[in-house]
Amino acid sequence: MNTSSRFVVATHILAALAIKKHQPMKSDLLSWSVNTNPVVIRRILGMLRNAGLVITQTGPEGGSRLARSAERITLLDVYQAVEDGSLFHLHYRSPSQDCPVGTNIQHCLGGVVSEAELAMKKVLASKTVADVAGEILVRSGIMEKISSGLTIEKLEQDYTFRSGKLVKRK
Amino acid sequence: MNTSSRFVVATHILAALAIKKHQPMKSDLLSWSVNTNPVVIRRILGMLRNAGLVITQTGPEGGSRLARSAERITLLDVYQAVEDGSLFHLHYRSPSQDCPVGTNIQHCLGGVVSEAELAMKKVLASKTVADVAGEILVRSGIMEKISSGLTIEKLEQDYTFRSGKLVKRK
DNA sequence: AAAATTGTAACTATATTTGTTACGAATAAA
DNA sequence: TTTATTCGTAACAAATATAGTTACAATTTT
Repeated sequence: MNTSSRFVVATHILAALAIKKHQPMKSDLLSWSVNTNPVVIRRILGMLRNAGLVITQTGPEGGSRLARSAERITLLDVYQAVEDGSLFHLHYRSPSQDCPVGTNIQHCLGGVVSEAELAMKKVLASKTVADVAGEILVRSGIMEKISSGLTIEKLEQDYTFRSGKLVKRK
Repeated sequence: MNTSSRFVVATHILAALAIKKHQPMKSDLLSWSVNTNPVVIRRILGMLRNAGLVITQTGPEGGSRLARSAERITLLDVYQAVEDGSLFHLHYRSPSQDCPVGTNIQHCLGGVVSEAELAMKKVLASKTVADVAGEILVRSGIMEKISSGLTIEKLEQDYTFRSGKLVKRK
């Protein structure tokens, strides 16, 4: 039992878009970062787009960017955009309706099972893409390169990521 | 993303064993209640046996019974007996180590992801097989058939389940 | 010794996920 | 307007997991 890797990849994508801010990212560059095929990225971007989390443009200078600020995208939003159905499967075939256990087991388990799923989702809802992006910036040492008081916004005025490297803007 | 149906089926089995108490149940009867093949049941019973939750005997008058009281088997015990690995998959292939996002994303997500899984497990740990079996008995109306004050233990002195029906003992 | 029951291997069918190629559609820039 | 770039999506292959089924040896009671 486990999720697909889509949740982690989708968060990876959104964190990258958050760091890039308004510069659209191409599926090619994202696929390089995630280490997979661009079509896999575009598929997941499609789900994120359906959920209203990203905006995409085709053509040269095209790519995807966040549809709203990273502070207002929780990991639960991401989860629900790319994972469907409930966490727990019930019986494949309906259990016997002639047996007292078979008749009642699904109803009796329904409560705990949805409570468990809800508890999981609450944790995901407590963290945003901005939190993740921030941690990534800190961990990658970028924050240490700038003097205290300088915000990411200001950092972005002078620096940009190109092919995964932090480079000074021309 | 979802669990296998094993968790629900395993709980179904254990609730049935809890209601039967010391009378071993055959995989044939359980498979009738669950509405599947006996081998599917025996496979799951094998996992529950490995986890020390049930005891099985071959031969005539054989079958499976709980290894300890239903009050001391939580749904988390059941979950861990039949589901393996973590709830969330990480990337299939390691993300790029040349990209700041790829380098840090897994570590940054590790915290929330295990916190989310833990929250889910805590809910499962809060309910026992005895709770589920009790709810089944109440919902199936068996409790209403006996006068107040009579315990399940006493009920079992006079009644037994045969082929899913509550019948008076001879 | 006979009968009943389990344990497990082996196989099939089905579904899901990921990766890949291919190509039409959309769009920006020359 | 043409060209080059980028996306969207269909189509398919490969890998994996799950559930169902048959078959049969091993175990155990009578």
